[in-house]
Amino acid sequence: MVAPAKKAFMRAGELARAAGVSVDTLHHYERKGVLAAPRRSANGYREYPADALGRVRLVRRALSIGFTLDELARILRARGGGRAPCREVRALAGAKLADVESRLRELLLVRDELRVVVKEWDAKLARTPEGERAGLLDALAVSVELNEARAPAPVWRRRKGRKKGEDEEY
Amino acid sequence: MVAPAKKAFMRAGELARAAGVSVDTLHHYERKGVLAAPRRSANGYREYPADALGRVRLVRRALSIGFTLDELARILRARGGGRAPCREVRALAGAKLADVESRLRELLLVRDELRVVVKEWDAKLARTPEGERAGLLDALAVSVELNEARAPAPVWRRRKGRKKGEDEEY
DNA sequence: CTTGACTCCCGAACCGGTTCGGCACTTTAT
DNA sequence: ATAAAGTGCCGAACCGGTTCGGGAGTCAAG
Repeated sequence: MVAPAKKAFMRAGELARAAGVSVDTLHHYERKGVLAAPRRSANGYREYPADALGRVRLVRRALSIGFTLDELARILRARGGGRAPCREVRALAGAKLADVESRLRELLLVRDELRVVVKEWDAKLARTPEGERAGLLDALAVSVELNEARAPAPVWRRRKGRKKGEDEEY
Repeated sequence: MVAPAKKAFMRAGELARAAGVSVDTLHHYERKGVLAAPRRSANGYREYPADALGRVRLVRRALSIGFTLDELARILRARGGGRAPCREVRALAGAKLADVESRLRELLLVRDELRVVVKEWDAKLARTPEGERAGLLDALAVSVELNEARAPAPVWRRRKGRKKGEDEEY
């Protein structure tokens, strides 16, 4: 019954590829305390145990639902310490959910407003001679009158041009 | 017919209060080129013309629907220069809308997943003795198996604790 | 031996609107 | 006269996950 032990450990690049993450990110996770520092081979290379992949995926997953690396570190540390932080985790997740729903409401409002604005603009452009000013921005200024000065800070993360990472498709 | 001219100009704090913005922000807008530098009184204080309020509101509005200060500066500069950037503005708004809708879809997915997770967790907690570990995180790790390693970077702007600004209510 | 691919390390840059620090001056109130 | 607001200026900090720079060591293939 000798276990197959396909591959007892993996190196940084290997794990990174498997998890769909950069090596830099792995190091970062380790520094942040969400990924245990693996043993090192004689040359100093990291040798990740097989379950590290699961951990990285867990982290990615948690990040994607709104957890912070620091929060995660706190949780995982508590878990490692024998404590059962489940109730805390549940509360945290609840807060995250509320947060997401709040953001969602805001974003819906923005979308609706943006749609209206675009529609109005198109109508306006349709009856504006070529190269003439249609005063789109001014229309924006008008609509603000109606909505009063709410909208203190939009600030949902903006993404501009990526360098190499080909993260299109979605 | 002497125009009432309620108040031909306002100072920084005044305008800031009226627009629901900090004085710092006004300065910032000026530096960024989305708010014209007003004339100065003898002591060097800014004296904003009455229409500055409209401009600030316009900026806030544009920000809230996803425009960037830099984009806005570019547009307003063009407009001031006599050009009619309306077509560009329209295109930009279209891109913003697409962006918002994309973000919206992502966020909806996150919300749904988060809801499921929370629900599962509650069920799990219900049948787990007090203070015992329920393995919530592990459940998270499992569900990632199903979803495969998508979710490269969550990164919708996170907001933590505000200092003075009381922007709750919404 | 020389490429080229991996690896290590760690701090700095990035994004972008806002806030803060710190110091000097002016105006208004007490 | 003196304290309390208001204003000016401007660079740095903030948030947070990721990437980048860049110098050095390691290892297998040609």
